Amino acid sequence: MQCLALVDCNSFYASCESIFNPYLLNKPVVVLSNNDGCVVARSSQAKKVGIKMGMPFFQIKELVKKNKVHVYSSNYNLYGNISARVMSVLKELSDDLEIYSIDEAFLVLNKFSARSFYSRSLNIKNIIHKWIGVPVSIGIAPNKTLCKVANFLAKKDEAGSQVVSLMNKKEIELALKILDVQEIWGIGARISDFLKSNQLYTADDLSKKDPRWIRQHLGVVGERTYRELKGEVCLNLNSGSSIRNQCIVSRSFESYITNKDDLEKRVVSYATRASEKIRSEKLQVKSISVFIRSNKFNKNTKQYHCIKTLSFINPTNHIFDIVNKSLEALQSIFQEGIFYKKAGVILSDLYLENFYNNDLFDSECKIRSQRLARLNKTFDLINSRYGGGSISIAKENYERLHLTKRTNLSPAYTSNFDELAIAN
DNA sequence: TCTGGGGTCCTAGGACCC
DNA sequence: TCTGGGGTCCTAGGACCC
Repeated sequence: MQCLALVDCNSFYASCESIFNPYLLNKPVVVLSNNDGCVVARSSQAKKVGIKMGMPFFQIKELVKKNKVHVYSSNYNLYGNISARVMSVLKELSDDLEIYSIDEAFLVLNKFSARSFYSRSLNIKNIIHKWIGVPVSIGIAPNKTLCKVANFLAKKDEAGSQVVSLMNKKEIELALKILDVQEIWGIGARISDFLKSNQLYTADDLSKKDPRWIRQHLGVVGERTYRELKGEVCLNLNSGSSIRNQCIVSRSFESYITNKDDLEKRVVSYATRASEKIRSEKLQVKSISVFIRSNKFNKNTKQYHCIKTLSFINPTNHIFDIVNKSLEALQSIFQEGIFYKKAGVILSDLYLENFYNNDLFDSECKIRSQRLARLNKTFDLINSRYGGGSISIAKENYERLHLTKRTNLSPAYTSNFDELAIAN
């Protein structure tokens, strides 16, 4: 039987903030999303005072004040850096791994007896804490879904080791009995409501249901979850190297935009950033979507949400191609009289560079492409050496992504020489 | 006054083909 | 007058995840 371990960093963003500011340890800490909009991470002390995930910041201001909660704007540069450190250590300590998200990885633990899975995981947990300063929880099980169950239980075990193993039938059965259906990985709000309306309250209830009923009401995705709860392996480990399917750059605006010119600046900025991202991964795009939308929370204004997709004949990653196509898409969906609150650029249908041949009927194509590639390279080089936005497309007017509100941003401890932490 | 951003996978339905 | 059935491919939208 295969043995997987899911390593999940506890309150990751909040933990990252405390690494360089140990004063925050054991204090209530929250980290906010872009524009300081809502809560995206909470230390366990912040959870205890009643702050929920995803709550808008303006709704918890009282709680924050009353409980002296430390509030941080998100510092993605820092979190990305710490994540890379954690993942590189995990890579050394496992036989294989899948980096599942910024703060989670599935590890393959072979070559050891069942009894040693637990002690090996405990060792991993201690090393990550000692070397990097991030506390983690580990769930051990024969497949991904059960690893998630084990990890859920490990997270609850705050006073204990925070390592839980579900490698035998009895352990699994016990765990499923106490797990609410809505805590199952892959079961969201909609489906859990549906399950409860059918008198299925725990993972154990679900796992005892007729498979045909599951297939009919929950589809193939639900069936996989169901089978994994019963111990089968349906979800394979994805240990990397495969290219991503899409690249999104989108932002909510700090205030409403009604003017087309202002909206164009934003779209140019997002398209620029998206093109930089795919170039850095040596990818090219064939299909571009632009979406714009009004504020979905404000029912008093006219609601509008529209997305337009356009394609290139041949894939490209040149900034001008991507920016111009995005503007063309925006042009076709822009409507006057809307209070726009968010826009985004989505690049899909991605290929590795040089996957496509040049256009047979366009003899200039290759020369143009090579010229533009040099231009893009220079563009990227200038921005990487002198900072993002040092050079940008004139239309953008150097708006970039800088207009987001980040009132309580911590220093760039790991990426700016002038902001290194100082030990006194 | 103030409500994130970036992903994945699946399905239904339309367009088109023979 | 009477107009089928079986495919494929693509896209938009839904549900979920962190």
